[in-house]
Amino acid sequence: MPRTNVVQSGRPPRIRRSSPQSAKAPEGDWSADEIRSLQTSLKAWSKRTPRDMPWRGVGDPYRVWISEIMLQQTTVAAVVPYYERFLARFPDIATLANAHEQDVLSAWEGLGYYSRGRNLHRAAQAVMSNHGGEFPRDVEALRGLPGVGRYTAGAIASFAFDVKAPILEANTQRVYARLAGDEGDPRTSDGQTRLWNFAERILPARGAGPFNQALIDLGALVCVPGRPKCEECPLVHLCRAHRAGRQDQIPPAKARPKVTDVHEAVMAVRRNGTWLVRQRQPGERWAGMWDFPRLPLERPIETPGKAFAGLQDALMDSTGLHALPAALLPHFSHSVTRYRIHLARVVANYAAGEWSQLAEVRWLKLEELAALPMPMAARRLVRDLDQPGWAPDAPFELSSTSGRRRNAKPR
DNA sequence: CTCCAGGGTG
DNA sequence: CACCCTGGAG
Repeated sequence: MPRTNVVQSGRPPRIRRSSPQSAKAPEGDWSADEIRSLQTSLKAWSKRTPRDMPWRGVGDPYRVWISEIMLQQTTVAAVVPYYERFLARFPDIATLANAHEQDVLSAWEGLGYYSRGRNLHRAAQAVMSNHGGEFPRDVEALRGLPGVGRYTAGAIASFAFDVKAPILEANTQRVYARLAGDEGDPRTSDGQTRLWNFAERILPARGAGPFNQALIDLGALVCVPGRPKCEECPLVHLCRAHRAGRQDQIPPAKARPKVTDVHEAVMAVRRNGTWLVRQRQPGERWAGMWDFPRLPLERPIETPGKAFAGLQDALMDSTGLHALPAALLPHFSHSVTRYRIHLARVVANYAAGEWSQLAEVRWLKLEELAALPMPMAARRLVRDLDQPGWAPDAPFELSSTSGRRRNAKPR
């Protein structure tokens, strides 16, 4: 029987003491009956709402692990084709551990957040050397692997081994916050603590794997961001947010991070049908991957004539290479975390000189570039260089992407 | 074009 | 707490 519940007037609980079991936790007012009801209702729902994914229900920790790493910060639709190709190429953990990092990065090309790929490779080697080639079953040992945090460890443990381990990721975070009626910001460390505790409390003794997957599905299909579909929800009768009519406000939307514009020139330097590429160094963005030389730019290129002279000098200064800018490809922009990178894409003809750090530099034909892992912006440039739509001897023809800034054509 | 989604690390 | 990436939708 619920005792007089203190109505919390829309404010998150202020005082969180060290003890996570504090009776004032937002999940504290869930009775054992309600938790059982949650478990059975969710189970029934997941039975009639099956969601197929290639890595579901295989019980193979290697596959679960690969899929979970790929799914970090990446949507299911984007992952599926990568997952299939990756498994074909690295069918088991030993194969992956013995592969070259370059090949792992190639398989990862286009997925983004490439440290995931590098960590995947290192973790495979750790499983081979520290765990006899067998995935550890407990959360703590799993967390010791590079790239495996608390969520991924819980996912592997529960999905592959049915260990009673909670999970907290974007979907379940939303579901927990609404079920618990937690008005706080789930992204703060206090918020995370509360939601992890909630996740732990509602876990069934057996079947944690299917239970966790059902929660993810519920978040993805029903308890969606913005306006959740409470009419379809098997857990409405328990949902604190719904009870208070607060489901549209919980969890609070996150503030948009401000983006910084960055202007760069990518130089496609040509020499006898080959192109200059360099391997990005450890600590750089896209470490280990191959890219065309880039030069910082104060502002977007307005007049190619003037800019070309400056680029020629800058290239000389930073690489010792003498090359003559000859053409502009359509401008290209992409975002990297909080940066929006605007790329002027310059084709230049090699004239003289050698790049100082030879080890990390190669002159390659376009076909040969296919084999190297590259960031998407560089891959796009390779593709565009391959379309002979641009004219190396007609410098100012293709300077603008949208036609908005079509230069007066000298002709 | 802008907006959005999405865990782990040093 | 700053940093890491891309693709799809609108």
